[in-house]
Amino acid sequence: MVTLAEVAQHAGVSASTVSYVLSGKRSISGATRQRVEQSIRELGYHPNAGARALASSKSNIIALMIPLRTDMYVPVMMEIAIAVATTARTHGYDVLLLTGEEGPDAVRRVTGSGLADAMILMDVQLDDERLPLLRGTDQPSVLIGLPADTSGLTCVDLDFKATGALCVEHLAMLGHRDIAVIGEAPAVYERHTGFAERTLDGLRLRSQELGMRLLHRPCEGGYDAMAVTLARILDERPSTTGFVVQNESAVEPLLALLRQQGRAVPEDVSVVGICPDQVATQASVRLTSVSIPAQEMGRHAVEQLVAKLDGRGSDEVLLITPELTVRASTGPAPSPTH
Amino acid sequence: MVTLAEVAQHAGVSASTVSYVLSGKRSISGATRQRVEQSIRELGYHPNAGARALASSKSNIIALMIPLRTDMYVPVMMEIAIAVATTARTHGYDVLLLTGEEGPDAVRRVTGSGLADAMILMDVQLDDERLPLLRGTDQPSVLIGLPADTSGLTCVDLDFKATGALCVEHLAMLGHRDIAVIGEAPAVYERHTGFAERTLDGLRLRSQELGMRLLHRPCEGGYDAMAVTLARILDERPSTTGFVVQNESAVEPLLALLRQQGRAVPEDVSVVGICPDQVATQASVRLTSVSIPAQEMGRHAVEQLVAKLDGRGSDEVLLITPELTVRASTGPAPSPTH
DNA sequence: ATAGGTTGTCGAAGCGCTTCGACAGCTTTT
DNA sequence: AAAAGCTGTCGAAGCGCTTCGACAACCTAT
Repeated sequence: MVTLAEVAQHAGVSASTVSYVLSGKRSISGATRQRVEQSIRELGYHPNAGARALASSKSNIIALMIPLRTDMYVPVMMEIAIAVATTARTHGYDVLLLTGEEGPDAVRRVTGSGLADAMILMDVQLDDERLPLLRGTDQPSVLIGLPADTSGLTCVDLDFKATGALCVEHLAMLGHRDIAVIGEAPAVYERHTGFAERTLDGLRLRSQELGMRLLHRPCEGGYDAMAVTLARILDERPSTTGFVVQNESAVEPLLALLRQQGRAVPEDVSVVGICPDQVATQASVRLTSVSIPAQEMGRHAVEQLVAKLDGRGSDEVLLITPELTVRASTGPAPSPTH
Repeated sequence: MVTLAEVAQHAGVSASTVSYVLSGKRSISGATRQRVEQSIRELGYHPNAGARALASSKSNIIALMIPLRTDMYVPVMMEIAIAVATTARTHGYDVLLLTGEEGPDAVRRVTGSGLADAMILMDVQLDDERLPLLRGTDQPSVLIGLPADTSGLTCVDLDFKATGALCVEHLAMLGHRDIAVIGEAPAVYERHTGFAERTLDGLRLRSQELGMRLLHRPCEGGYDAMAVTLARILDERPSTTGFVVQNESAVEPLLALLRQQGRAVPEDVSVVGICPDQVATQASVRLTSVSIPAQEMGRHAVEQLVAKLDGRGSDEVLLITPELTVRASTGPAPSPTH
């Protein structure tokens, strides 16, 4: 491995000069800079990460904690992770991948060892056991998701409450009065995952305000589970004409089942999805949906973090405004007469 | 931050002794060891990663390069990534997430800077431009996927050629003679991604051996693309009774379309998937499939890598034997008489 | 022409750890 | 009883970098 010292020698300057060329923290004459840069190129020099971290107390690494569960839509996680990684790179950071498995210990380990300069947490529970640790350290962090108490924390998330409201409003506008919500798997609610509960809040509140009836049923993904759930819903509330689906792996099964039962979408029933655009556009009926801006969330999280690391930025909650795209799965409610 | 020296002082020993307690590289008396461990716990000591990396020239980090494309089934990537991360942790390694974006430069950067001790590459092209770099360095690496020339490389992958053969055999055994293959998106083939081509090889070879007719059509995911593709296939070869699907986002669309056209699965046509079990079991018809052992691949990759880092292990190609699970989507070919 | 600024460069200290050689105090062998 | 070998511990060097203070060399202003 070629070292700073070797570059310095090759360029006929001192080591510190090379360092300053690299960091730009002191002014260097054009001639010297060029000579040094030339040497760096010729020798194929790459600064040693460990030495750098030791001397500067900065690792230039951002830790990203992803959940290892797979009961929530995985592509969203992946898209966030990729957005985090690419955005981090544009700011000169690399990303360390941590799974939720280690839990709070991972936070301790990373902060304690200086492995990373900052961290991003995904899959935040309303009352997450990692939060006290984050509050108790001076290491910057950003949550993707919203816990119950956001004081002293920086968070980025879709405004799921507004998302719920938006879905209800769209269906209300079309004349629907009885709505059923196909939710995430029961485990997601038991775990008190913020986004699921907030969506539900938004749905309930707005439907109440608009005088609509709302039925919420958690649902494991897949065809069989969806069949059972749908049967129960139609049994309990046959007048249901609008569906809101928040479980991506229930979308296609729902559409298939409705078709199979002779209920036309959108003539007889309307369906609104809360899912990535890709799912909405690839479904057998192009789905009216509120999209999950995974990329945007990942990007914002990194940018907040970098701002903090640069001494700018502060603790604040950034809620992304949901947008509903009308596609082919929603239409006017059928008149009750026929 | 508490340092080694502070622990040493607290325990009344020298710094090197503490280091040896931590690494176990020299024998330490029970009494001393306990005193040191006690101090470590009391002070909440965590070794500094940068210092460690500098002094030992080992970062205890494995780099994982994932593709940033999303035209291939993302959950598989995610599952591999998670398996890699958790397996790595059990061996004391952390995982650095790199996206394919940087390409060969990422390899140079990581090897050059000592950021990681080893790397795992996913989404390997048959003629991948990162390979010469890997061969030219002494940093261990493992590929998930198979390039054209594997000399001097360690690879882990599902045996896709055998997978193709297996699918054909299953359909042959059931009496099918005309088979259509719904492949990955055209871009995947244009890129010469190994697994897609090897599957095709296996399918073609075995169907030829068994005297079957095979039609291969790439297909973007989604309902609309699948509709077009299916129409073309049935137009060109109306006698088709067996389908092999290698594009996971075409599975449900295909099933829906067949249903819609009044072709019953498995009575009229049989469908075999090459996809993760989750997709196969959640489909509207439980799919006979060869599963993609994502976890196993991630785990094996890490274990090969750790073996190399420990001086054991060698360059070899590990092909995982495919397994076909019969579910509800395949049955005897309809007799040609009716 | 001299005091006061800049600008560009260098030397040296030190970041927190690992690791090598040394060695004191034992135990075993001859 | 001396030589040889273990064990457990320590001190010091050094990994490759950043950063601070020092200081020539050159510019202004007066």
